[in-house]
Amino acid sequence: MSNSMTRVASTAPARAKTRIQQENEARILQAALEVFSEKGFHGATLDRIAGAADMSKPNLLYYFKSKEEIHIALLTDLLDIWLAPLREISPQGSPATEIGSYIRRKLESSREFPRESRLFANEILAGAPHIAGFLQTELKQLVDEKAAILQSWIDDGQLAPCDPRHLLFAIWSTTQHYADFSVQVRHVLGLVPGDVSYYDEAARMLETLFLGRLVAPGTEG
Amino acid sequence: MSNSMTRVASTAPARAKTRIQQENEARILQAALEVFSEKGFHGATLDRIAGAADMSKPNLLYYFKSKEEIHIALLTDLLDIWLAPLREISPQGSPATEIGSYIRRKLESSREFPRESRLFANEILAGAPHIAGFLQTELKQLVDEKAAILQSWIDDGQLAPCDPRHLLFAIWSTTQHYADFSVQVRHVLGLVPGDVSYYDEAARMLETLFLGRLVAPGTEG
DNA sequence: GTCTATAATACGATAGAC
DNA sequence: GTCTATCGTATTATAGAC
Repeated sequence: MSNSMTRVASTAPARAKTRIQQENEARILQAALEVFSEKGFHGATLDRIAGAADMSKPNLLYYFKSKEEIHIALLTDLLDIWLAPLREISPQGSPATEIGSYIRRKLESSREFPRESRLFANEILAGAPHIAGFLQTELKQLVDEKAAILQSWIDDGQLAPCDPRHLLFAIWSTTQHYADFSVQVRHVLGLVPGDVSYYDEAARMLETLFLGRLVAPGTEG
Repeated sequence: MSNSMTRVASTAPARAKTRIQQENEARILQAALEVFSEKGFHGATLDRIAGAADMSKPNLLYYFKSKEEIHIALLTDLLDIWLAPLREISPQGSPATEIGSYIRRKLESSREFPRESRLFANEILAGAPHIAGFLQTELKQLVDEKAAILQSWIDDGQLAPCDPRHLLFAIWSTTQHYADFSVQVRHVLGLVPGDVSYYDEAARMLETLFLGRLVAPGTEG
């Protein structure tokens, strides 16, 4: 899971990690994801993370030399999960199949990685101090690339005229909403805390919205 | 702006506030909104809020007896702003006009009150510790009421079959996204920090999405 | 009402034994 | 590698003069 090498100086030869190192780092990252995604960066404490990792605080700081370093490691790991569904959009397919499967992948990612989604949302809300570069370069570049595909479908008349990047924003916001605002969703629907049964209905809603037609034609006021 | 009376014990006779009191409380709430919405509850400090309010920290605590009390006062004020657009949905209108104007109101609210939107988002992300009751009662009740209107349009065949509450979720997420994730939106679009010119294009996108048809029929591949 | 000074504590990070 | 003990600082909140 961890592709983060932030602790290793780039010039030093990367010493292979022992099994214990790998296990402990993984345990710390798991615990930190839990706490950071629930409390935010400033609301999380090393004490709590260490407790969740069943480890002493100094021992935790033996593996990561600061709270921020753990946070950055998590964010770094996150970006691949975040980008993966978008990368798969192909110019070969039709708008209906490509957009449809993109929404399904993104919604599935929301269901499978709600903590990662909330960690990401917290970071953006805080002004994206650690991933501003990623947003401006990698993400922007990928969005531009995929937006060009959508634009070609618009030019073909297969897709309604719109700014393709805003279409992506709409897909991101609606799918991530079910992870980031799950508490609100559950309260409004009258569900108990752990219940995520709303995802099936969410999938139907988003398919109607993005691939079908919501308001019947010829019924304007 | 402030309808919060949390400082006044409910049994005590509500003493009228002097002009200075009103002004200072307003100045504190303004400053706190700025800081809380940017840093989150735990990231915000009384020092910074006091500084933004151009006031000493003890003086600030003369008006609000704790950091949490300021936060709750802001959230309380917020809820009216949040609910107002939803309240206006009327069973008299047509789906197209009612949904269309709801989206415009919600998007306008996002543009006009981005800090309030981020404060709300932070609260939900944190598990809604202060407004869980509101979500379960007032909001749920209003949603149920408006969902019934949408459902009647579905029964009439004016609106595509879907769960009306999820339709509301989609409207909330897409409109609030432009306030809550504005940093990401700007980075992806290549805009400078203060620029909110994307709202016009956002409005067009959402109109196409919710009132028009995105994918042309008969192009399934 | 407003201030300076400070109490009380929570927290990130380190020292040093084992 | 892991621990106990602790340092230094940031932060919430209060005391008490003016």
